[in-house]
Amino acid sequence: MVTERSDVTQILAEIFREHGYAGASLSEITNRTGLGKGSLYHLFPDGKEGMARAVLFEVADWFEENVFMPMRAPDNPDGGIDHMFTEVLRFFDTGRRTCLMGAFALDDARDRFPSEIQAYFLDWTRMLATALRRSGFEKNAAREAAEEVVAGIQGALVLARSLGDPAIFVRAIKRLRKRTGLDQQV
Amino acid sequence: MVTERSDVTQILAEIFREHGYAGASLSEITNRTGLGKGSLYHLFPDGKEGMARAVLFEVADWFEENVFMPMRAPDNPDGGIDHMFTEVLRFFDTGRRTCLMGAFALDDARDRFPSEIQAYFLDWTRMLATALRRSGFEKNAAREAAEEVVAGIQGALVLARSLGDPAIFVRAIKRLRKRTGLDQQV
DNA sequence: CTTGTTGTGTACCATTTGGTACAAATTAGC
DNA sequence: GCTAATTTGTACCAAATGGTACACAACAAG
Repeated sequence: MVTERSDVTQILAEIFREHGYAGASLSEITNRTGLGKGSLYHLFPDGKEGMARAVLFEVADWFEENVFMPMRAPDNPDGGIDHMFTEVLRFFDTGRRTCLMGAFALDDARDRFPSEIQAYFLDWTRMLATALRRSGFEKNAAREAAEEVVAGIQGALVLARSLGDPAIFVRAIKRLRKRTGLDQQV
Repeated sequence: MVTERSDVTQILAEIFREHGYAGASLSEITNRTGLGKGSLYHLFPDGKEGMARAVLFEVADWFEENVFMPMRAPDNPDGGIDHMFTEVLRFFDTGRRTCLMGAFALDDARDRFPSEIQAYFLDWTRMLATALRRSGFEKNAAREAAEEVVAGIQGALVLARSLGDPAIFVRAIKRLRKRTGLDQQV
């Protein structure tokens, strides 16, 4: 059996990504996890909302560890930014996977987890902006470029999913990576 | 009373935008439209799916008329592109409104209306790409720029909604408008 | 082996879901 | 003003929703 909370969270993330919050039914959750309601409500006493919250937390945690932390290294900011693109590409399965935060942002879940969603995007843009500054960007240019990159990633995920063409995401990453290069910073 | 199908479709669009497909309940639909189920199922014999389909069709139609058609004008392609940005800014209520197609793409609805969603984004990128070509862009550069613009718009809408800051969308439009200028076409 | 705790499955719950039936109201056409 | 068609509200439906109760299993500690 699954039994481990982190394993369950992984599956839950996948389900929420596919169906959004409202569309993720408990019946599908019990099916895909193989867990009865008893175990499920033992692991997540707050029910569906608790499950979603756990998933959101896990995603935020993953980004903190794998993207933000490396980006904070005061020396070698370019390395941190490059690393971000690599990890993001991997995280979204080269464009095959959708963004949970983005899905929730356009869904019922927005009203349920506004602060979590906001924090995710705020952290991301801020981290990237400061890294860009340290990499030589002027203050406003850094802020704007960070916004462009994060939005570009989200949009490319939407487009890739809509057209069923992950290559769109790969192209976007390449483009945005170039965008953060020092040649266009002004 | 409302009675007019187009009025109802307008309200339905708003509801689907706010809650996604799965999250839009018939009870809210009857409340917001003020129509009983009788009238609703008379107007849309296929129920909720029919309502969503009508809304999708209406959106596609709006874009066809207000964005694509002006963009097809063989002379003055720059005007068509400029016009697109203006209309898009207006359509999304300066960043306060979310994109229905994007919301559906990240939702259950994706499996229900794959061709409609695909057609929307495919039409948009293709129209824009040919306009950009006529405006002087090289073939591949035009394709790539179109992809960047459409993705950028979608991403900016996600970001603006997540952070509750419509200005993000306005900045993105300004940025992308510049991106389609002849100065960067390569 | 006993005991107490931690998990787990099943049956059940009220509520809500999307959808239907149908009679009454409204609106035509004449 | 009468009839026939179109609209509309209400009551109803089975199914599914998220959630709870609770008995039982696993398992550790003593």
